[in-house]
Amino acid sequence: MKSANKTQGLDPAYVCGHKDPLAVRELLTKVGDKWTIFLILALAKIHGNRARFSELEKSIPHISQRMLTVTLRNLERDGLVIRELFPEVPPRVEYELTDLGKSLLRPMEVLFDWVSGNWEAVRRSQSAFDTKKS
Amino acid sequence: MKSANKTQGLDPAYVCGHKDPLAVRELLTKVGDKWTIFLILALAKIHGNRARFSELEKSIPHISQRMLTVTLRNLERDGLVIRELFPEVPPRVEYELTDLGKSLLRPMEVLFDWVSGNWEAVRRSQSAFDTKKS
DNA sequence: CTGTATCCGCGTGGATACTG
DNA sequence: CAGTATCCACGCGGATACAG
Repeated sequence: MKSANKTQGLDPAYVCGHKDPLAVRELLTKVGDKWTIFLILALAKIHGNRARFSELEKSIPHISQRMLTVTLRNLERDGLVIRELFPEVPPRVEYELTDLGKSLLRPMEVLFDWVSGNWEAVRRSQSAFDTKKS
Repeated sequence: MKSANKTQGLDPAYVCGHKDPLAVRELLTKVGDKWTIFLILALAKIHGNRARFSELEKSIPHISQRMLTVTLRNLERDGLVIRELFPEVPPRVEYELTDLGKSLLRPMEVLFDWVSGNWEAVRRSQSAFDTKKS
C-alpha cells in the first residue's frame, strides 16, 4: 500500500497517519471550537457534570441562545452529552456529560489553563510585533 | 489543576473569571484552530522544533499555501514561532518553535491524542443519533 | 423556560495569478 | 522556494420573531 512515500526516511504526513485523516481533522475542528470548550468546562463545574440550559447560558457570557442550542445538539450527537427533558411547566432540560464527554474534560482543561496562563505573554508579543512592523 | 476555582463557592461566570475574558476567548479560538494545531505539531516533530516552509506544506495534507502563510504569520506575531530567512537562491525559510510555542506542545498533543483515540466512538454516536432521528 | 425558524452581514479560506 | 495579492463562494453566527 504505502511503499514509496518516504522522502527523507520519515513519513511527511505522519501527523495525519490515521485511517481517516479527514475525520480526525473534522473532529479536531469541533473540539477546538470555543463554544464547545466553554460548554464542556461549564457543564463539568457548575454542579458536577450536570446543568440545565439556563445555567449554562448564564455561565458562558455573550453566548447567543442559538449557539448554545446548536453546540449542545452537536455535543449530544457526538455522544459527549446527554439531554434529559423533564415534562414540567415551565419545562426543564438538563444536560449531563457522558463518560466520553468526561474523558474530554482533561484535554479541555489543559488547553484552557495554557490560555489562561499565557494570554498576557501572547499579547505582549503581538504588541512588539506590531510595533516593529510599523 | 483546578485553577479556575479561585473564586468563592459558585461563580456563575467562573469560566471567564479573568481580567480580560475577551482576550482569553479570542486566544482560545486561535489555539483551537485546526491549522494551528497541525502546524505546531508538525513543526515539533518533523526534525525537532524546526522546519522549513516546504516541509510543513508536505506534512499537512490539504492545507493551502495561503493558510500556511497566514497561520505562520499569526504564530510568529503571537510569539509561538520564530521565522528565519536565509538569503540564498533559491530562498530558504525556517520556522522554529519558541519556548512559549514549546509550552503549547503538550496541550496540543493531549487534544490531538484524544481526537485520535475517540473519533471512531464519536462517529458511531453520530450514526446512532442520525438513525434515531430519521 | 427551552427551544425553533428565518434573515443576512461578515469573516474564513480556497483558487488563481503574479513576484523576488 | 517562499511568498503576496485578489477575487469571491460559502458557512458561521448574531439578531429577531415566534412556539410549545
